[in-house]
Amino acid sequence: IYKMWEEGGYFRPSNDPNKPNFDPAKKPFVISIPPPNVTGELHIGHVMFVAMEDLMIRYHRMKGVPTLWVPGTDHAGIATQLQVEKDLLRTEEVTREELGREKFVERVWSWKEKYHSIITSQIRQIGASCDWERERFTLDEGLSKAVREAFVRLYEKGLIYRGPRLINWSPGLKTAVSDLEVEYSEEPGKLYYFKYMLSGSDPLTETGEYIPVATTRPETILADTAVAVHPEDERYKKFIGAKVVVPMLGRQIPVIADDYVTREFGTGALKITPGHDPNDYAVGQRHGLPVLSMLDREAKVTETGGPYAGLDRFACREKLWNDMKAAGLVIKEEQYTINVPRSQRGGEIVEPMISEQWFVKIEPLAKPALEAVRDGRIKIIPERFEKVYYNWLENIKDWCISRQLWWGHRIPVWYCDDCGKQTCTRTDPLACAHCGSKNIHQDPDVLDTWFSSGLWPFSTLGWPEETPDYKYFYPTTMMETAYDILFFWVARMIMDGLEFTGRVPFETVYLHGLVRTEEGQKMSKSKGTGVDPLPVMAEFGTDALRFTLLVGSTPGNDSSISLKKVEGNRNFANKIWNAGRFVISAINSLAPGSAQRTDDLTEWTLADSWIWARLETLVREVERLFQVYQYGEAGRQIYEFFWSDFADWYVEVAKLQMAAGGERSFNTAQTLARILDISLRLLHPITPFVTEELWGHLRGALLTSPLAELAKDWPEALIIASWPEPRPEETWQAAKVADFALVQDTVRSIRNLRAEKKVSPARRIPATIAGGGKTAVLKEQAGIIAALAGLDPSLLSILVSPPAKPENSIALVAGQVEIYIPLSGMIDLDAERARIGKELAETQVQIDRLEKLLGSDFANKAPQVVVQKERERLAAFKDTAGKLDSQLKG
RNA sequence: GGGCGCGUAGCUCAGCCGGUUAGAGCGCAUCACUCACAUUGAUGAGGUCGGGGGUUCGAGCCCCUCCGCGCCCACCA
Repeated sequence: IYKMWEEGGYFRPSNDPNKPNFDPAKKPFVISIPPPNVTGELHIGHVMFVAMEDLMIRYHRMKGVPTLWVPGTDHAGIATQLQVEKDLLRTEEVTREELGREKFVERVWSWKEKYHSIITSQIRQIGASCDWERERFTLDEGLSKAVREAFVRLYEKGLIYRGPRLINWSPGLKTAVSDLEVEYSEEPGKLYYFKYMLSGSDPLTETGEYIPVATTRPETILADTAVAVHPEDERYKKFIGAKVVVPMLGRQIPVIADDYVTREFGTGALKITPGHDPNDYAVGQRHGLPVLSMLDREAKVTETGGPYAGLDRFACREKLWNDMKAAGLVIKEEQYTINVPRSQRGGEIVEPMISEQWFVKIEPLAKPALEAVRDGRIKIIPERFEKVYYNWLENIKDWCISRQLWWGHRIPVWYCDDCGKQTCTRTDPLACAHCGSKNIHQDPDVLDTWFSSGLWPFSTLGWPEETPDYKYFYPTTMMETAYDILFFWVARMIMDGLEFTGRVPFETVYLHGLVRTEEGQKMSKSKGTGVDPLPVMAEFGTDALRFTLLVGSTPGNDSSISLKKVEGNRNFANKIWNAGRFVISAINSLAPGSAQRTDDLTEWTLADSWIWARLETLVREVERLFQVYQYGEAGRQIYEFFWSDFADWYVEVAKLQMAAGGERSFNTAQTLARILDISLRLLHPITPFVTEELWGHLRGALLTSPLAELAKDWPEALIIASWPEPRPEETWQAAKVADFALVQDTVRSIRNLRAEKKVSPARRIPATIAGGGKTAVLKEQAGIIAALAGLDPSLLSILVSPPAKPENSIALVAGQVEIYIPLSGMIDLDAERARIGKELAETQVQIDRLEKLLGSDFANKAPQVVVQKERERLAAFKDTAGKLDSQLKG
């Protein structure tokens, strides 16, 4: 099977027009998604991705659409670096700095190989495959080229700039992280109140004038460059323009007025630290304040901090505060809940710091990206995420793209040591483009993971080259991912796609929900709450896990994985297998060379017609649901059909029909085979393994049977078989379905009675059935009714209406028929009267309800189809009520 | 502070963007291993769809409001 996929260009674009997957005349289905990340840690959430995409791919594949599933990795990811650093530290006690870039990168590649083998085996087990050889080629050469091209283009358009900006600094990782990578958590903290003394005032005297200020991060006092008050604040108005003294440092800074200050909060006066707070930075820009930095790359105090230089940020906080206490500058401390910014990767507290970084001007990219979704060129499923998308893009800030790491695409900018200017080119420059000096050095930073990932839909297809792959497969069709990555990745791919290719990168974004643990927790590596799918697959089977994930979820909604559910779906897989075994044994039991295939309706029994009609309805429904991405509902309907209709009812009837032998058994085996075949095709995208295996056996059995004709055109494997064609409903179908439903109702009500009266299942009982208008149908089905309801066929009489009510019988009403079961010694007249009376009352409630409904405006205003349906139901209830009434009297 | 989602049977969730008497799985109760399947079959109990109001011939679904959860974004010292 894998070989067929590969030869069919299942995963990679195939440039060979002779290969079956490459049909220039057909619009291909392309899905864009990376497999699990390179750190090799896999949890069930990853299975969700791959299973959902595999479903989509298989479905289109079976429909004859050329398909392509482009795998990628987060090859340049910070996660990779962290993982490797962790391993290095553990095994060799070497730090990033000690190793140096070159050796470090080499080491990462060696880890990457190791992880790939894990990932590959894991992906294979859930029904996919990856061509890592080509992948690696693409990553090493093709993608790097694309990233370079993208950067240079933006640079040349003036959309990339370098500047001092306040960024989120991660002291542990020693790199900038983007706003999106920062998470805030509410934690207990303190609000520190202290005195900003007016210049010349003495804190230790009564007359010392000061401005009270509150802060949550006292250590940043060392980098304060102003104190701000509201311009209208009566308390502090008089100080505006005056100078105050920075505690312990003695620097003089101005008191300024700014609307930004909230008079009601804290003391109403605000210390301004442009170097360590984004809002203060903005205030500082407005007032032309200097920017001081009191922390270095490792979050240790710089020389700005004077006597505190060299201290860790938290140690500094403590010492400074104690010193201030001693100096009489402290007012009070207050318990206060603060929002602490923490790094998404690692969890340490992030410091806002001023730093030279590279940025992308985002607005020119964001506008077209907004338009693309607004005008419907890109559709997001479920729709509500479009609002989230708009909201984010409308308020987006420039994107910090530089990272101070080794592992990643390096920023292709060289600085001239002589003239100081920048050179940014598509190939590595040997000299400065401005002065020709050969004293140039490359920027040490690498690009944010998402810079390269954003190019992914086209960079993997060969862009910027106009390769055949790119021309044929781009734009892609479907982007399938979890909703939590909408901003990180999806939005950036859209922006990049429009910017670099002028086209949307994909037409549809399908967002699945997050898979949570049984307790509803988010699966997370750092919290250790991830559920390893491999043991689950080992215990219950991959199909069971896939079915659980795909059918147990609705687009964009989270779902909890529970082993109970997986177990239930394992049972379903088992049911498929066993039903299949039955069908195959039925085929094998046919006498060789007996009869010919027939399409003559009259040769079919009611059950044959019924199951066929039900199946055709199912095919139509599944197709409709797949079109609107309702995979879960489609799966549920297939489950329902296969278990309840096919296995519980049709197979039971088929046993009787097989026993009849001759033509009947021949036709029955044929129906069993055809229903099973199509069911397996419908199920294949969801549970590929059991269906593939079983279908192979089915095909083998058919080909060596008198029914060989049936499987003559089937391909060698289900994965390349065709998808069932939905057909319009035929006129005979509704009547057959209704007739069989009557048989089912009759059987059920007898079974019900037997259970209630505790009649042994082994005991064959007599019955008289008054069939009314349906007598002919029931007579024809007498054998089935008798067998399924445990009746004695020789004591079963089916009449239009019995000449007299049978004596000593329990009377049942099932739809249009009345059933009399003589059960001597088991009849309690009072109890029977009560039972029938209760049924009659329930029926009467329905009659009253419907009469009222039909007597209201409903009859005039509702669509006539709906009204007609209600009228028919009313008639049926009246019929039932009449029968119950006469039974009560009898 | 802004936005989004959820609340349906004891539990976990469907209910496909207004149309039968609201469904499934698990769990529970009773019965049955001659049967392709005990990873099974048969039968049954169980819900005033979070509360209130409104629109409509008709509301689990649409509108308003309240209550209880959860998530995302922004980050006022």
